[in-house]
Amino acid sequence: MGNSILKRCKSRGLRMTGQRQVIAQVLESANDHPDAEEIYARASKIDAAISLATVYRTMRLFEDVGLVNRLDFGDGRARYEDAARAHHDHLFDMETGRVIEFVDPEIEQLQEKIARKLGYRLLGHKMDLFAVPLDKDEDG
Amino acid sequence: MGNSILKRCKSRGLRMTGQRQVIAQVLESANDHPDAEEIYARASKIDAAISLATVYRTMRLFEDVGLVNRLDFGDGRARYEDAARAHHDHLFDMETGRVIEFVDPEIEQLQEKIARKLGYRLLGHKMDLFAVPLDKDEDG
DNA sequence: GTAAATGCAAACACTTTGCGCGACC
DNA sequence: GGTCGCGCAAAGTGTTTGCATTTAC
Repeated sequence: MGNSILKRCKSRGLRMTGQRQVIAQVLESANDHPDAEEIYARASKIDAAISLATVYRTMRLFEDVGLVNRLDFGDGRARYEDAARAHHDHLFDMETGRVIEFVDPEIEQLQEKIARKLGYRLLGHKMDLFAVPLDKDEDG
Repeated sequence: MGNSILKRCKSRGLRMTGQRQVIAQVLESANDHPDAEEIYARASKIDAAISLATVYRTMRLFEDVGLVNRLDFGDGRARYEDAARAHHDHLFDMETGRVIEFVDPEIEQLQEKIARKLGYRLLGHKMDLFAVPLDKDEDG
């Protein structure tokens, strides 16, 4: 792998402790959006001596240096994802509960424009669409 | 305005206690997005005997019956707004915590288009922008 | 060597809840 | 008058932090 979290850490001068390596590994091999407890559980399987406090401290560190994104789905706990993953928004299928990830450059541009018009510099955004599948007779 | 929170409560068969009336009044006269503590502070000015626990319980009740929307800007506390207010999106000022409401027809159209392209009919959406004032960090 | 990271447990901020009293219909 | 809501304080949950010890560089 060309640009591992490990490498990105070192290039930022972070001290690469065993715990951080383990957590980085957990994040890189995750295809989902684990919360701190889940990261702790997965990390513990690799190094049983790791502590939850270290997970939190490391996640904050990684977030501060832009290695991971913190996600907030409004359920009271933060979830994380490798920041190297492409940005995406979510469409919630209200019939099945399935989540579809998508990116739309036009939306991204418009958001920048809106923020600027209001006198702001856009740092991030969150957009969720709530929808149901089109009927067969409805046109796609 | 014809459709007060009070009326909407009664039409749902909710018991209209003094506290609930006070909280409803606070929410209706709010032009911002207060959190529980702030609602508690404003309600206390009208009825000093109100408790924070009742604010939380009432907000949950109002949310459950669709009278208010709970907003989550990821700063660890929930904010609320009267659900009867016209639809809008939010820009969260990350320096001051202030929330700016806006509507952009282009965004709304694009969202429809995106949903349709993915094979869905759009029912609703939620979009939050996170930004900092332009003149703080850069020049115009 | 030394500054920084860790584990532990206690502290924290926000929110929920058990209980006995008081209010609404 | 019975049920439901209330205030209080204590418990819960997710996250942060002070301190002594250990570790990376």
